[in-house]
Amino acid sequence: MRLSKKAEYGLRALIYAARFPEGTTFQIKDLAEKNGIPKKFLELILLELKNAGILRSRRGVGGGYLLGRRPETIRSTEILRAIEGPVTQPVGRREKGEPGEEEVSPAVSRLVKETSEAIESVLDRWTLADLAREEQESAERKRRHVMYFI
Amino acid sequence: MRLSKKAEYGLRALIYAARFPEGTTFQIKDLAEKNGIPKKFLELILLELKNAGILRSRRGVGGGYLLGRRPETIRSTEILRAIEGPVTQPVGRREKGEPGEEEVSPAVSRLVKETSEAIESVLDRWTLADLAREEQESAERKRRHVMYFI
DNA sequence: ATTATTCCCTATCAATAAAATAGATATAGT
DNA sequence: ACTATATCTATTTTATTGATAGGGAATAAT
Repeated sequence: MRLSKKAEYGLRALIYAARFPEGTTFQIKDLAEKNGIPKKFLELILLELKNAGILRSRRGVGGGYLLGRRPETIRSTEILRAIEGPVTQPVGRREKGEPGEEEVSPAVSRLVKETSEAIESVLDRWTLADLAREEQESAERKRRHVMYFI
Repeated sequence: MRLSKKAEYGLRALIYAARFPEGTTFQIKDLAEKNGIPKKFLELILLELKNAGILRSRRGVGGGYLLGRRPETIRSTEILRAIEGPVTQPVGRREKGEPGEEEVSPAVSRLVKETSEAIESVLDRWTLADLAREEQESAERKRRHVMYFI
């Protein structure tokens, strides 16, 4: 199990977004450059986040993106779902043809189900506000640590 | 997050293996046919499980595969690792070039770390013996349920 | 009105990984 | 010798991920 680049970029973008005072926008271009994320790729991601209601946007001069809601109300499950679709998937389910569905091992299904629940439980209790705080605190710890050595 | 076909086949194969009395072998061919798994693909999987010490094998007439250890001692983490490599992966880590390693968001790293721990914790407490028991009990429940309708 | 700036949309490409297949070799029992 | 089994290496096929391309459409400033 690993986080896709797309999801990673999306999370980082939102953490970045959370730093701006409510109501003020930021631009894709800056976000992409400052964080080393391919701009065109990032556009797609932000668009999806916007369509999911997590971001809002304004076009034209002085426009840009901003959070659509308070960061306390945005859980990482929701973010990841907006970017990648279902965060977890029951085993056997594979697209289209539902009927019958390849009756698979109940034991394996159960194992996957329990794992999925564990994942969602973690993701559900981390909000964007938590992530942004963690990011900031970690940056501060780093800064203090560096000061010992100068 | 979803289970790869390879991992699913591997788990099902081991659950199948666990049904045989200690010391007796089963053949790839039967396993593949009875469970609807592509035989050649299954060969690769069983070989990896063997190389990981989870299965043993005997070649030639009357040969086949058998469990390499008691199923109580085989955790699903170990199974999945044998089949797919690391079950979880820290974010940012992407193969080769270790030095520097693209310093990524500490908040995202932490989120991924907590999720990974949750996953491994579930996988760690399910042994092959548990899976085999679950499979059997589920089959029994199903049988009883069907009997109501005949 | 014109222009510059920004997001918006659709399509396509490239790289990688997953899934499956193929074919030849080694080993053991009869 | 013959057959049934696993073993090994390579190749093909298909799907997914990651990234790029090129305008289009809305908005604000002039």
